[in-house]
Amino acid sequence: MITLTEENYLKAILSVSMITDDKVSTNAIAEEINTTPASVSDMLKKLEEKKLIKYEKYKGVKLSKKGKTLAISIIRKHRLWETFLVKKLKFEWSEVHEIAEQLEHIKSSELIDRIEKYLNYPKFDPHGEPIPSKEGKLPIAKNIALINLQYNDKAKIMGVSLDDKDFLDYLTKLKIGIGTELKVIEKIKFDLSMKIEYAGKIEHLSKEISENILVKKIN
Amino acid sequence: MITLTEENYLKAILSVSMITDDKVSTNAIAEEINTTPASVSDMLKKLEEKKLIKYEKYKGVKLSKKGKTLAISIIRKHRLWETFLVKKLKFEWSEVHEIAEQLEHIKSSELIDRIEKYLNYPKFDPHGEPIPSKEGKLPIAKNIALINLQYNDKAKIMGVSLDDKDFLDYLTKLKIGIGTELKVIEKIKFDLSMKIEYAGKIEHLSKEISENILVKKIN
DNA sequence: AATAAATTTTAGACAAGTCTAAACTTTTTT
DNA sequence: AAAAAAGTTTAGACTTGTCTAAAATTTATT
Repeated sequence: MITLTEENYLKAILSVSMITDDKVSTNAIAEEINTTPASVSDMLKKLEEKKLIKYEKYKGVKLSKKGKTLAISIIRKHRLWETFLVKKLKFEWSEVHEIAEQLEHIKSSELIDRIEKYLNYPKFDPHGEPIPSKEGKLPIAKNIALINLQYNDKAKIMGVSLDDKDFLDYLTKLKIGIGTELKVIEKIKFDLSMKIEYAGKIEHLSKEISENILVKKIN
Repeated sequence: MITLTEENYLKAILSVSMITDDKVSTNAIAEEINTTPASVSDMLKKLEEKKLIKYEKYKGVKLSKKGKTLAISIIRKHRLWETFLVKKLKFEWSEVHEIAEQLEHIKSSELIDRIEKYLNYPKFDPHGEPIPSKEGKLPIAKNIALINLQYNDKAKIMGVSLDDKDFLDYLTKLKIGIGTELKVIEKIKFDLSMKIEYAGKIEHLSKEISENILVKKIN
């Protein structure tokens, strides 16, 4: 039996390892789930015993095959539930994260497969993130962060990499969403902020914003 | 903050008090949720501190107003989720209980209100049990248990009072469901079993079955 | 290469929820 | 009304997950 807390740790480890693409540090996990490094150390021992991770003291941690499969299945549930909430229950994309955080722990693969069917097998969630298949394949979105674009680059917004209410509310306020096409008209080296033009207007985005917007270059 | 376990206790207390209609005993609660009387005693102290119940040692327990409201809101969630699973996701009525036991603890009144709207404000769940309103009114079904009918009585099945997979599977096998009309053709005093006629056939039902089928008399 | 700084782990404590065994109340039986 | 039975609570222990403070290890700096 795997507990809710253990599931959240697996998800956090997967999430951090997506960025670093390597072994994950205790501190990074602690930060991801807002707890202390000491608590993380304790939990890593338990996950190691359950063969869900590969862990060497002081050396960092990686998901085992079993752990990765599990973590991806939780991501799958999270993204399918978010899609359900937005598509069927008409929630705003900024409202669904918290609820999906709870729903992702419901134990029934039959249920989530039926939700998937009910939604007609969506490939992406409302934030543009890919939905893992039943078989556990997590498609890598080859989109890049907006912050990486150069002066005069044109791009189309494909998604966001941060599922935070304040962030999404701000994007909504700026009328920036999936599909929005934009052009970089200025990059400020000093604070890594940038000006973009879209829908006939110009906005100035901070580093914190632009590094969490995923785009695909267009011509 | 109320925990998942506390919610289950409140639900159990409400459930038992519906039958006895009075103060509930420690033993009865323990039986309802398959735990020991000692554990129940411990928990009752905590619920009393949180003002969710009225509890006097050795004298039994009643829900407080706050506790009852909460318990009913959990029943509401349970029944709406069951309805959703059957109506929208096409589960069988015998499959949904376990999943709804988990879904009923999802914390978001906005979510459950939207599910209710999405289902078009149903009044009864797939087992025929009434769905409490948002305001916390739990309609009392004035149906009676089949076991109470007399020889020659005619009735229509309105629901069941036991949400158990084996029980529901058996009813399904007998093709007994909500809406089925029947007539009592024999009552056996010795074991409280009865024979009924319905859909052109005759079946012999044990006490355990007939006391959990809810009916309304017809002519 | 030695020291300082950062990171990670351990030790010990705490809260929630559970259990068994023993003690205590209440109810039933004789 | 005393004794027995049934029901309930307490005491003490255990598990899970958390924390702070201290110790240990690794990494960075001089």
